[in-house]
Amino acid sequence: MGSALGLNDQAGALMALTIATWNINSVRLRSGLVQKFLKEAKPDILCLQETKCPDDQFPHGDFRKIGYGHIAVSGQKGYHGVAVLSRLPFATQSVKQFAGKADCRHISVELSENAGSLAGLVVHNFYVPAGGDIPDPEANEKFAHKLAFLDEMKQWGKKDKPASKKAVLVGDLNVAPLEHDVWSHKQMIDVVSHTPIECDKLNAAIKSGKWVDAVRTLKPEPEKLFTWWSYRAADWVASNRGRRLDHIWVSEDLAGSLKKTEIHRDARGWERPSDHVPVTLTIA
DNA sequence: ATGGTTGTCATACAA
Repeated sequence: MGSALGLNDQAGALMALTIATWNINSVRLRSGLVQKFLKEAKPDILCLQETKCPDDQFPHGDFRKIGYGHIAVSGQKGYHGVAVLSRLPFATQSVKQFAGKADCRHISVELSENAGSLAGLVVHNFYVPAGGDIPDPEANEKFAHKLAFLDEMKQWGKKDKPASKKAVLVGDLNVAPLEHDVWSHKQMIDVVSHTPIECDKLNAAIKSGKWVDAVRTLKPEPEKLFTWWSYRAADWVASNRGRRLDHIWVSEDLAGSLKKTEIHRDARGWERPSDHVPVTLTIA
């Protein structure tokens, strides 16, 4: 056997798919860590955010040489940037603008016919604006931009119905929507990423798009789940003041196929780490 | 209440 695609039947139909999301905070600086993760976790698809890399400088070869031959990128100089690395071919790819800015914060791919039972699956990769420090849209235009972006995600879910077919939405959504998505609900209530208005808007986007929060379905509250720990902590392990900012949602028709999710916490302790860790979901 | 770190690109700015 030795299939590169994980669990396959004899006809080659895809029986299982593992998808991962990771805010890498510079793909060029951390290409080595991406390769380490790909070799260890072996996802079929990895969605990256904050690549901080113009498309003509993206290190395609680093990932092609270890089996990720299908790569879709939408990057810009210095800031933002998203990418999809895949062992499976794409039929199409596209990018969408949100909240009236040309920021590279979204890319989607559709799997080709070779993907067996998951042929046609659409993967949306998002990088929602962080929103600055002050949780007031009047005083802080970055927060206003974040709220507008979340509102537009809701409208998109309602109007374009991206989850009306087999689809997965992943990314750094920069909101920890549930009480147990932060180390202290009480101490985080006025901190950007966990304010009620952001949580409400993210939940409205899930609802209007008929998405299912796959990670929380498999690991329900009150278990605390974090995917990000600040660089500013003197000791991130000891303080453990994390937040769940990185998410994987699936369309309703995939909700019965959720098999396993993992938050790769160890990656936060790797050398020169990103402040986010990878999250994986397996559907079968 | 404050400052704490990191990456990019060159000096502050975003996170």
